[in-house]
Amino acid sequence: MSDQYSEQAKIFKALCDEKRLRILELLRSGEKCACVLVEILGMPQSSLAYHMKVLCDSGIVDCRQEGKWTHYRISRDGSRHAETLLRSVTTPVQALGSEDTFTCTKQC
Amino acid sequence: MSDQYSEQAKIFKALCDEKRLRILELLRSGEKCACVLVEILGMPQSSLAYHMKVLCDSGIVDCRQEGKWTHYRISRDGSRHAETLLRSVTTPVQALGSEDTFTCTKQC
DNA sequence: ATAATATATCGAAAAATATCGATTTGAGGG
DNA sequence: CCCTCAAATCGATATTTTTCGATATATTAT
Repeated sequence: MSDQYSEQAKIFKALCDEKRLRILELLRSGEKCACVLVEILGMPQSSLAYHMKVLCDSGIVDCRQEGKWTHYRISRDGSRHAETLLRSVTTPVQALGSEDTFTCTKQC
Repeated sequence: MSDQYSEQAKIFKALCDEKRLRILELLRSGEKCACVLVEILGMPQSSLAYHMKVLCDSGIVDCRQEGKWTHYRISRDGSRHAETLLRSVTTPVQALGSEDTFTCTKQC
């Protein structure tokens, strides 16, 4: 029940940090290796790893292991899922649940 | 420059909290008064006010004053803007900036 | 004016996230 | 097997966000 919301929140949390938005911008031009991201962003390796974990856990970014290197790229499916989710949480519905017929004790 | 990211982050931050996702779900069925939301959610008035401020500041929710009551509803424009933003931050581009031709000192 | 009511704001404390050096893990190379 | 290097994880700390009672503001009714 409330797990539904935390699952949804996880996806948007991935997008709500400035550093991660910067990382996504870099990934828009194509797959990047962690070491490249660290150099471009001038960020400690452990900090980058933290943000990449958040992005990957959300499904928006995919990672690919190649020997000792890890390559990251934007996931088409994950992005589409996020977009669909955003639309669904902001799209009006006609259907009425019990809460929609809720009558306030005040006059509003 | 980095203000661009914080502006974008603000919009996604509005969506990354479970309580706010619940509030949005309630607003999907139509405009609601603050007092109704407080009653349905069983949340202290000041807590609701905080979340409504975050939602309104992001542009995703609009508020309408009517006497002593405040009515909230999902903003069509704000939602569309958020959706467009999400798509833009996750859509690949061909164009190359200087960072895209970055050559790593390693062999990756 | 005074009182009552709805909501916004304040402020302090709690909870969640982010930061980053140190350590561990895991994949080659010699 | 040992060494090196890339990346993940740990752990302690810093920062940000959330919570919520108390107070302020604003509107309406008496």
